[in-house]
Amino acid sequence: MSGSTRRERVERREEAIVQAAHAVFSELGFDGATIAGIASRAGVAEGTIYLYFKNKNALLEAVVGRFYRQLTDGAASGVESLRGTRRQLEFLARHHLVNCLAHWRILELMMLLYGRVPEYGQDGYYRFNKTYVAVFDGVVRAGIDRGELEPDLSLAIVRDLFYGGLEYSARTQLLRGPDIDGIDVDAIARRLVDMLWAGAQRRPVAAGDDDSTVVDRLEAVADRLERLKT
Amino acid sequence: MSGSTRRERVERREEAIVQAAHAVFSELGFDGATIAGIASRAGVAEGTIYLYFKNKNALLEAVVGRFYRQLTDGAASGVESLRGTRRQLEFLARHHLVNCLAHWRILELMMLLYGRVPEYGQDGYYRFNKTYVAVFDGVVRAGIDRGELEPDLSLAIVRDLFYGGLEYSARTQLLRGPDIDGIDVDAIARRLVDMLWAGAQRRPVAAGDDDSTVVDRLEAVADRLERLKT
Amino acid sequence: MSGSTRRERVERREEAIVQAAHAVFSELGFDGATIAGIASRAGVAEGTIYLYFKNKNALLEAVVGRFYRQLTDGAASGVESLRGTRRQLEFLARHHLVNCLAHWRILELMMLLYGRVPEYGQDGYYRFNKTYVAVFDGVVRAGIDRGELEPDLSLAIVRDLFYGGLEYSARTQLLRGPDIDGIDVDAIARRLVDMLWAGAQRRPVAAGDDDSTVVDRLEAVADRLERLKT
Amino acid sequence: MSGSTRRERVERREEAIVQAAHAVFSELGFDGATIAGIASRAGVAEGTIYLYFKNKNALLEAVVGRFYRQLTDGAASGVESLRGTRRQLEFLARHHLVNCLAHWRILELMMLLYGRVPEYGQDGYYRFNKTYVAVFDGVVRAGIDRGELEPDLSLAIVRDLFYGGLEYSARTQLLRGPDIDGIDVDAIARRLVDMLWAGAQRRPVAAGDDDSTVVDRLEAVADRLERLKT
DNA sequence: CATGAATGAGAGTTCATTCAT
DNA sequence: GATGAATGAACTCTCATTCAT
Repeated sequence: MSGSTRRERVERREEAIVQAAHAVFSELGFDGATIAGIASRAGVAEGTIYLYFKNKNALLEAVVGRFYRQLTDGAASGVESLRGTRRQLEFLARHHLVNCLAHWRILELMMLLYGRVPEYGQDGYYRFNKTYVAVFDGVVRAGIDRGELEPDLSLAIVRDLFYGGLEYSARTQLLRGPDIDGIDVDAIARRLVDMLWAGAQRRPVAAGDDDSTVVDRLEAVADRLERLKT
Repeated sequence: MSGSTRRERVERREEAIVQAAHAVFSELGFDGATIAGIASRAGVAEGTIYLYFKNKNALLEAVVGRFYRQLTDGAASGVESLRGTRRQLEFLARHHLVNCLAHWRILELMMLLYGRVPEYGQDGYYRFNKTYVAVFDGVVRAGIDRGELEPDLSLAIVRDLFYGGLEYSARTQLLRGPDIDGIDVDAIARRLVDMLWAGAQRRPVAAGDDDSTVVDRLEAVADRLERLKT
Repeated sequence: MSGSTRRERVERREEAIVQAAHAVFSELGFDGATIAGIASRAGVAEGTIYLYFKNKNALLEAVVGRFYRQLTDGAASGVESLRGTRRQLEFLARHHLVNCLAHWRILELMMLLYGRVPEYGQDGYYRFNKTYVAVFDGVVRAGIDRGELEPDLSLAIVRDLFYGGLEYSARTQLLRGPDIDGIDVDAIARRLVDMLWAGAQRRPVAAGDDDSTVVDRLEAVADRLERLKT
Repeated sequence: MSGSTRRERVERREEAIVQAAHAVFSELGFDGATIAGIASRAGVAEGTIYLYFKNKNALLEAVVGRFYRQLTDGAASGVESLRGTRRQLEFLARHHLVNCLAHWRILELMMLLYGRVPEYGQDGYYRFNKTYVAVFDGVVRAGIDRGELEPDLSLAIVRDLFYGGLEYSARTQLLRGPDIDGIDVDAIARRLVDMLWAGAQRRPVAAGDDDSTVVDRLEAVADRLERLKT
């Protein structure tokens, strides 16, 4: 039944190729990967790949695109199924961390795409990344609306800290060793969100809050005076 | 005079090669760079490079090592010249951000090293990164000691958020466009530290505690001012 | 009606393929042309071409054969409709020149055939070229018979000069630029025949001989005019 | 002694490569030739060829250029050593014919160059061909000056007939069979020049010369009348 | 009969590395 | 020490030809 029409066979083959490319790019990077390697992994001849993709760059584009789509879908559907800003953020953190650990090289390839496919660059990256990040943005905005988060929060900064923090953490783990399974993703995600939450949650406006600023200024004055002396 | 001994001539040549390699790797990436290109940029013959470095990978190792050393030196000396946890952190943020923007590709190469030089990996990365990050860790620990930061803060998490947030921000900027000069590094660094500070600072357990901290710090300033007089 | 029998449909398809091949070979040369390109131009699938022709070489053979047949037919029918050696030669010159300019690459392919299809070579070329050139030979022989041309003329040499001169002229024009339409084919053909005529015409052995030829020809014209009357 | 300096070794190697390329291009044509084949014939590695020539096209350019230079030199020095327009022309005819027979494919490649190397085309062909053909032009002009040849001769036409005739003759011979040695180059060259000479030599202006034109016109009238009838 | 997806050999080209000078 | 010419393995991509549908 399924898979017997020509159209379906073609689609399955294309998917097989992209999957193989994903795996090989992940292992060896873009330049390290070879079309021959991808082809043999996909179970097709070298030439066949060029029936589906114009060249190696186009294949990279397809791999990254597909990955981003899956990443975004996973994030969106997870968020939808959960209630509560905090729990949604923790899910997103886990989701991102898991994917970073499993597909680190693919995320790097996205950067490569920028320099390698001129007509890509801004457009391609932006399209994919914006839709992905929009899920996070939505959660944060909802948190602000519900009064859980500071209203004049800089979305850009929280986003940088959130995704950057997760990626840096993933990178450190990966560089430590290749046994991903031993990593306690849940704990990392929870603690990272904890700290971010502490910085981003709505603070009661108290009179004493401004003190630290005053002290900072005084310290700066002291610094300057010290330097004048020497 | 200077540079006339054989030893010095050799060292200058080696430095020229590493510098050239840094520049070319930065522009073209590791696989995009060619030994010929690096040699011509360094003003030496291709073969000469192999007198100083076993192969292309060793050259990469040297470039990354030198970069990390400079990065660490810059961070350490900057921190030393400043007082105040907050201001030290802001300096480190600026420093890291500036270097990310200027040498992004080199930071990527570090990851490459991991997969490309098997005997590198853990060892090399750890050695360099640990010393670099130690500067940050020192500042945070001092902050905790001074009671400015939450004592049971997870250093790993703050570090991930700090460096990860900066790098994610840098990446976004770089993907947006190649004109680095238009980026307001100061503002980004300050706001990022602001938010992190909010999440990491010592939280008032009781109303009175808050005041005592302020008083403590003010007294410290007074001390310093008094010392200036004498 | 026409074209509905199986036999006719097959023939039309074969003709379409050869026509497409002619066009593509003309534009891109033999090695530059692709079966895919020819197939799409002919409006058939790639595989279909192999139902009609054993391989690319056979297709080349067919194209050259068809071209030579058309060339020969055009020459023969043109000569038949004209009277007078000189005017026939001028027609042949124009005819050859026009076809050289329009189908230069195809003429080159004929040479290719020689090296590419071993069993072709002598046989194929000779068959086609002999029948084509036979038209010219006939005209020249008739001219000799009528006493207009030198009796012990070397047919081979005149032929070489005639066709060679035209082709060399065509090549020069083509190399000068691709705008064929601006070339004054008539003028070139006429002047080339003029010069050849000067070298090939019956040379007066004595003063009287010249006159008698003129008289002979005039009488022939008179005869024809008389016949028209009746 | 000779050949021991680096500079000389490089020059000998370049010459060896061009020679090998000439031979292989001659045998197999441009597309039929492979870099591997040329390299092995030249006794160098494939990569070495790319030290001397940017790519296959550049190699073709070098081969054609070198051939044309040799052709021109041979023509010029031969003409210089002979006296008498007729004998000079016969020499040029022999020279061209011999070279056509020995290097036919190379002459064809020149045409290829036109379509293949865009920045070549007119310029390259013209430069080479003009200098080559200038030798012939000089001989003819001298003949006119000496009163041996018709003063209002069209140089372009004589040239087309001369070179075209020789090339057509060569082509016919080559297509007949590959045993070049059996061809009586001298006889062909002499007879071809004979005929051209007859058409181009200065003719005594006689009253009867215009007769043939008159007859032509009468024949044309007869033609038209005949056609009206049918 | 017709299709067009699949094949895989083979091409041009690059470049890290070596080694005679 | 320094050079840079030489190497050749390896890569990407093309395309004539086949064959299951």
